[in-house]
Amino acid sequence: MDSGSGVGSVASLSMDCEDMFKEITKKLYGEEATVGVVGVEFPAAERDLDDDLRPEEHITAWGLAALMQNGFPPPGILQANFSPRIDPTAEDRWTAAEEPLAWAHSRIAAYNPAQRLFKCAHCDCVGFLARVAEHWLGTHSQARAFQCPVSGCGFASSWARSVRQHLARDHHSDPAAADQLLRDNPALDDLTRYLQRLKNKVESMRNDRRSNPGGSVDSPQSDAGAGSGGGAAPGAVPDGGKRYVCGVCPYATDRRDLFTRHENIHRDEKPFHCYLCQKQFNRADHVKKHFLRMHRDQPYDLNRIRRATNKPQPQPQPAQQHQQQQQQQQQQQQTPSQAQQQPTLHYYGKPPAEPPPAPVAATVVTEYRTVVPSVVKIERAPLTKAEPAAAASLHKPAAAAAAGPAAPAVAIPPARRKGERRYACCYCAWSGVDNWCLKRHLNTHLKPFACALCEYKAARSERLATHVQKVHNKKSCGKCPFLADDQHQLAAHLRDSHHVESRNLKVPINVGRAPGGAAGGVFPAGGVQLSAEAGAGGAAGAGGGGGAGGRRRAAGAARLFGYLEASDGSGDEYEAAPLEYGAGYARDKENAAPLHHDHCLRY
DNA sequence: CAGCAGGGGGCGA
DNA sequence: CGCCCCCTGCTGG
Repeated sequence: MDSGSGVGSVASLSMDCEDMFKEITKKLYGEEATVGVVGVEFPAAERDLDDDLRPEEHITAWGLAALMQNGFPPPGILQANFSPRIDPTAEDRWTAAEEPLAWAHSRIAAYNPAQRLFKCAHCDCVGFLARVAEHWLGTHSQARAFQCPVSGCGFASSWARSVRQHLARDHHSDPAAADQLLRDNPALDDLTRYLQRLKNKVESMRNDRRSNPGGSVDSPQSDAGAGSGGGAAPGAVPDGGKRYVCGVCPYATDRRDLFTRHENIHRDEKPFHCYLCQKQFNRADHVKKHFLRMHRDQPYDLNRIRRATNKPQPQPQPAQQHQQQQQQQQQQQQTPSQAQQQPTLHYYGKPPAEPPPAPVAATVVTEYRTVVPSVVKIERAPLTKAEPAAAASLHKPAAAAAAGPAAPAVAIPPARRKGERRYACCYCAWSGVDNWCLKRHLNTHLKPFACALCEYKAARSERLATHVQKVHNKKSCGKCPFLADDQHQLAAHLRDSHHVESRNLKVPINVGRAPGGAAGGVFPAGGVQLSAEAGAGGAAGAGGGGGAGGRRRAAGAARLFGYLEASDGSGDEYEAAPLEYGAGYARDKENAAPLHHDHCLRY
């Protein structure tokens, strides 16, 4: 952030804009509404995506559009004298995605890598990603994507700000509650992801062009929208020795196939589906796992899991008609009040339930191991080992009756299969279905989450966080061990240390286990504050065993939290926490109960 | 607290 | 490509 420069000009700009917005606000919301130009809080996405804004850029697309629509000369980045950060070596051209955003029927905006700006596809409004996304959603979308969260209130608007003001004005709501509007809004998130993919693609091609000036590079227009494309990873720069680095998240790998697979998670495509319940997946093996969990009494056919997205369907349906049908189905499932509140946007959330699929025609089997039709791939049963009676007796019958003959082709609670592998606790008679259950159960004995400020120990991190908040009245940072005295201090810490607006974060649930103090807050137990930079690269090094092995398993989607690890007898407690900064590849597996207790049984 | 389902990563065939 | 592992969120007892 270089917000320290140009304070004077910003102030004058702010004054001008403030006057303009007062006028606009009167028109839009009446006298009492207040809309700020400077210091406006933005949704999570924009902070994350472009947190290096110059002061004059702190005007939203909403503001820009409003100014223009009300006849005010647009300040800042829309003015002719606005000087964007131009990289003279880059091509100064606008590139749009090849494919429009499906539900929006629009390409939303084009991206210029030289200026690092987006230009609205409909009105030439220029700005940063999140601002253009917000602008498009509010100005060019018919979707009233932002709804009043108050139960029974049907207010909705294309503008989050409008709903926020409505909350404050009509419900006297806490502004913090309104933050939820911009956070986790599916429409805005989708737009953001779409534009981010475009940006990544264009930047990637630009890098390719630079690194291979003579080489032939596909036209950005040709595949910018598709996400994965030929060539290297977004950025294509080594990151910690990894050849492929994701431009959207911290993921990096040396294997191209893994990277390609990873790229898919940043798209919305789900090319596979369960042919019985129609649930969609982005990976074939996930379909299989789902199938063997949910429809284990039905034969699994690998050849039927790929969705025919682009091919003609047996009963082709115009997309629009299909959408209308989906909408109708959704509305039928809603209560009248819900239907009233529902905005016109109807593309998000879980897909509406498909009608129950017809039972598999060919064969109905009661034991999937026993029938092997020629074209149907039958899965082997899980590894069969002796099931101890003691462990089995601990569990409920688990709807064993559900394993009855000719189970319908819908999701049913799977019966526990005889001979399934069990994971037994060494401290009690408990046994669980998988290693993770065992690991989690062991935490109930070991209580590995210890408070840094007292002797309290908890089996779960969120309970420790609750304890810290209630007993010690501290709020813990989700990105480092910092403990703040109050919300404001936490917000200041997040802003200063992590360049993140606190409103972008969910309430952190961790208590950092490493140490040090800063900014009036608390870093428990004396030591050094882990810097964001240190965390970014040093996740593996901390834990005693993790560093030596060098194998860091960046697991899960959102492991943001490090915590104090109590003694489990392994002897490596009080090491620095393996914290990572950023989008959540933080906690490693050593943080909880050790996976392999010699005296715990796995059979 | 535990079961369950879904999702993501590593790895080997 | 498929298997295994790990993790998270949800849900129910």
